[in-house]
Amino acid sequence: MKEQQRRPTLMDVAQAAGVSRALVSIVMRGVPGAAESTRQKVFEAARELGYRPDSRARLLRSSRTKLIGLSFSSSQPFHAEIVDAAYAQASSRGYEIALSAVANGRTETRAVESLLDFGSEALVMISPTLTAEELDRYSGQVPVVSLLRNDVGELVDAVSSDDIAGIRLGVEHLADLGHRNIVHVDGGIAVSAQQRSEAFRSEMQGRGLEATAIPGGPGEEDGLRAARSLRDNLPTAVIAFNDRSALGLIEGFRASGLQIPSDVSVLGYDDSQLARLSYVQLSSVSQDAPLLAAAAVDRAVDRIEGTVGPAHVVRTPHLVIRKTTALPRA
Amino acid sequence: MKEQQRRPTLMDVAQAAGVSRALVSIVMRGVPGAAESTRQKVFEAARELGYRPDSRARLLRSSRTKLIGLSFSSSQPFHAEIVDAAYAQASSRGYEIALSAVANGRTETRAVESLLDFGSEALVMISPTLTAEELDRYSGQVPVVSLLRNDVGELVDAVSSDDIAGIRLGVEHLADLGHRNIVHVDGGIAVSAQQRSEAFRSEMQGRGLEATAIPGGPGEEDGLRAARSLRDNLPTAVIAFNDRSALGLIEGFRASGLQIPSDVSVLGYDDSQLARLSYVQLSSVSQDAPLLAAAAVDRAVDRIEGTVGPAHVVRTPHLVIRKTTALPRA
DNA sequence: TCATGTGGCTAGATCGTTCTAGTTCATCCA
DNA sequence: TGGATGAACTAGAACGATCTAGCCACATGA
Repeated sequence: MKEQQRRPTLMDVAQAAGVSRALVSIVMRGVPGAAESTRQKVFEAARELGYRPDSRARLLRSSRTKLIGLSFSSSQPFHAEIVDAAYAQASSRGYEIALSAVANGRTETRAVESLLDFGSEALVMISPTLTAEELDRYSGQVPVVSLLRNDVGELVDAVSSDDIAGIRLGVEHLADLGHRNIVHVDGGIAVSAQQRSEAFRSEMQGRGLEATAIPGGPGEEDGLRAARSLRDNLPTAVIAFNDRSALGLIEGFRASGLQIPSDVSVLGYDDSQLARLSYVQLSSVSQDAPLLAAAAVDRAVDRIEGTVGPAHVVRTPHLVIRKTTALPRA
Repeated sequence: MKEQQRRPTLMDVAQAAGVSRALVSIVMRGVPGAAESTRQKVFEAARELGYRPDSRARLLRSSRTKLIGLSFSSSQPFHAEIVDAAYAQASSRGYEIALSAVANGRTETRAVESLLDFGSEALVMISPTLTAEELDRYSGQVPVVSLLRNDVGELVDAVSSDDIAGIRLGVEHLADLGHRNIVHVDGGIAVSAQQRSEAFRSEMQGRGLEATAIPGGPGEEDGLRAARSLRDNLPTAVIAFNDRSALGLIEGFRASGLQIPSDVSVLGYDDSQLARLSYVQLSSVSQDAPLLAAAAVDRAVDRIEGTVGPAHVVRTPHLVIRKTTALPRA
């Protein structure tokens, strides 16, 4: 078993290069204050020893961590795309992302505390489920950005997509195709579910159509159940709470021998990877999650660095029409 | 905008409680050495001030971080289940998990370095793609556990599932049902793909059956493509590299008007959430990922704490028979 | 010639903890 | 009685970085 050697420190590098610790620090941070020749010498010594700065010590002293905490839910594949985008944006602005998952038996509070313990200078939370008050409390410590949810207090940043506009786009699309009997399968207790549900109601009523919403949820099984309950009283189109639910709906309809979209049109929400699969080709409302993620990271960085106060940014979603929506059955 | 107040330190608590810093430290860590009455006093003061220990300082001093670094791939929903299980196991052994994703434009090396920077005392890597040499190099710094891949050096721990046994179970199951014309859709360049492919070949040959493997990959689209290429020369059963590929296969077959399993049996691998969806009901080889994850975390902790050397742990997978495998068509 | 700057470098304090080595004081036992 | 024991507590040095202040040598300008 190879010996676990002690990690080299600034001191070791300094000795090897024959300079002071402080100078090594200057070189490693790339700030002015060292001659080019010694810079090389120090780099050489550091490389040789395999030196890596100890971020704990560094951060303890400088109080800057250049770290943005990101909480996500491990059970939402959709969040993975956001994580990807956040990494990219953070790194382009010179920050690192500290990840923490909300999982089975691991609450959001726990995830956030762990991010704070790592020294995150700001928090980006994907679809946070904490109350507005709790979020406010954290925002007393570091800037907090709520992603994909905007009913949060004034102290908290919010980067979200306009659910009302999204649902309107969906209803509009289906109505334009000629659908009159449209049902919404809601998201149950999921974040944003209520907003979408209400948006649906008001948009339908605004068009003089009957707004029927039935209970659903954020998963495939929820969609499946909803499809079963719709079997006997089939609408011509369904707007799902999200893509996963939409997939369940489609499967449920198929199981009853129905064709999509000739018998029923199905519209998803999120435009996730799932929707784009070539055998799914789900029409969906796109929130442009990667863009939102980048915007959230941007806000976090701006809050950390600048003097800007919190703000609520709302982007308008757009429709991606694929193959699960079409003219209603004759 | 609420003022970002300075975080209270041990010193503040000590002053408030009228004792020394060291004693507060003793109380906060819950170690013996303080009278019950002062313990209460200190707790009270800490609560009042909203004190939270600064983990950076704490860890800097104690050199223990109680942190296990976990690298995963954000594009593999399957990994999410492992993350969940790892969190649970780590926390039950008194450790925290530091997460780092391998994503688009973020290499595994980058992910690992970031984990080391956080001070991880061990690394658990899910299906690592680094070479055995690179893994060895890291294992000079901290214990490294490779999860779901076992062709790594002696210096690195490996917790994996027996691919040969897994494929054998699959072939056995199908052969027992009466299938003779079985095709394997491989995983392309994915980790473990080659092992499974070879296991398939040898198992089929051992039974005097022809071993046909065709190129695939780890995603739905790969399965879909494979299904198309099989259309004209349909086997009675297909063993996919994983569940996602199996799903693609099923969709591809369905698109050609074939029924699963009456026309073709399809067997997945991983027994992921997907497989369990009620409208999928995919028969699959289960690696029992959560169990493996727990085992990996256990090994990491044992390596950190004890004097055990690295070992390769191999578990035998088992078959989960659902509704996509059945007797061959007559 | 002498003050003034400036680039290159260093010593030592500092961040918020934990750890080591005590000190103090009451109790116990021969 | 007096030494040993132990519980409760503390001072001060670490941990590995960054930051502040200042030193030194040399160039510059009046």
